[in-house]
Amino acid sequence: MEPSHARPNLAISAYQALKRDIIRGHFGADEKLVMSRLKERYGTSTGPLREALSQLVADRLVVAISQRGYRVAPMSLAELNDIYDARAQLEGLILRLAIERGDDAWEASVLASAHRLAKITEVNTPDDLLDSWDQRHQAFHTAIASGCNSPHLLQVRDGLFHQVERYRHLWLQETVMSPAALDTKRQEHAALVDVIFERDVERAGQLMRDHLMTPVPIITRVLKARHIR
Amino acid sequence: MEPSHARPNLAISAYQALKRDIIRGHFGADEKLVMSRLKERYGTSTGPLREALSQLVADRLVVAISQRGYRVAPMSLAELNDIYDARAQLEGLILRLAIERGDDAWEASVLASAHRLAKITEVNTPDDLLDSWDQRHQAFHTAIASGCNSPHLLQVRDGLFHQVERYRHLWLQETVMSPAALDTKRQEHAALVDVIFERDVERAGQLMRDHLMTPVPIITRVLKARHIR
DNA sequence: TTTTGCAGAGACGACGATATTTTTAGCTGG
DNA sequence: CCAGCTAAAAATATCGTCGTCTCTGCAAAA
Repeated sequence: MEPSHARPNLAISAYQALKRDIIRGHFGADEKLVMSRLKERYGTSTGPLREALSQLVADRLVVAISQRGYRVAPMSLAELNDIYDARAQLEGLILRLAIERGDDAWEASVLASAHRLAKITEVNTPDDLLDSWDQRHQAFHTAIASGCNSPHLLQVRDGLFHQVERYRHLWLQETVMSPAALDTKRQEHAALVDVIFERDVERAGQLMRDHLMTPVPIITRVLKARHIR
Repeated sequence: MEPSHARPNLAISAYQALKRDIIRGHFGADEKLVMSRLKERYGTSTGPLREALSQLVADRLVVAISQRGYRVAPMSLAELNDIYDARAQLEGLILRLAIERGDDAWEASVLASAHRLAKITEVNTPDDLLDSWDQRHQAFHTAIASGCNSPHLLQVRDGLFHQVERYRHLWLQETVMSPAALDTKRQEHAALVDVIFERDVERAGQLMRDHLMTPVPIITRVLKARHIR
């Protein structure tokens, strides 16, 4: 038995590539997505591309205008603020449920991922450091959230995360992982783990919400520099 | 200026029609969605249909298996419970924010929609009664939720609502709107409005969560009768 | 039980039809 | 006579259908 259908069709790979390119800014906000350009970039024809774009519309990364094709969804300070606020509130809710519902295995996985995040040492370039830090950072937060034990809440959390990635990418590009900055973050995470293990729902929620909102001022600066309001 | 580009292309209308048919149960859970059947049912060719199906995959109402086409997403008691729980928790969060953030206009719209819901009189058939009650009921809850002032939280709320509609449809079919049942509901809603206007976050959240969970036992019974576990 | 062949379904690209955008020519008012 | 506006026409892009190739699933035979 094949473990998993390892062959993605062209629509799926085009979807992933396009999503990546939009998040990484290769296609800017509001940019028109012309079929002929996409065809040559991704080496497929219109059929699979339209499928990929349809899914991105559902993800709210692309908007479709009937008979006029597709554009990258706009970005704005208003959306930045709302999406980070929504995420912070939702993550607070999920954290509360996780503290109420999480079992021993959950505590173990939180501890383990916190440890992996704190002990980042073997790196070559600053870029590698940022990449692996970000990956472990996400894993850490996902481990915490998993305790809520609700696939649908986690699915919703994922959806908002994908929507925020475009803004988050700007933040990652601005961020320099100096030893000092890294240590500040480490302390934030340690404090979070502490209150979680104390099962202090109120303080944990407040810490989590504040923690999630920290990138907003930096991203605001970047957007303003790009004359996006 | 054209009033509004009111012409949906075939992919969009196929999406709406298919979604409706899945929610209403014309295509049952796990049923294979064969292209040739869909073509004749909706009078379009494979292109637009694949676009519609792609969006439904993003909505989680359909699952795609590479090289093997599409199926209606499965239904299960586990999903029923999780999705209703997730919705109840989320609605509780949104209600808390609405109470904290809602202004006078919000209070007014809650009051107005509660009134419209309570005063359902002019109806012809029982079906009409159920339809218009359900419509006003949704409007009532949406009015409450709108106070949170966060487009993204409302969008997430909408997404979960669309996912639950298949289960909710089963509930609506079972429900008989007797005067007694109607009055029970009316009292629930009146109590909700009361605690909202008292700005009692804790009690309001509890009432709202309980209110949202009421259909679960009925739907559980229906699913078990259909041998869905 | 494993293998092989066949029928049917899905994935993809190309073409023709339809809609939109841009260009250009003509017209009107100042 | 020129600037600005309107309308027609050309160019460009999207939308939808169809044909072809490939893959899957089933059944029959070894």
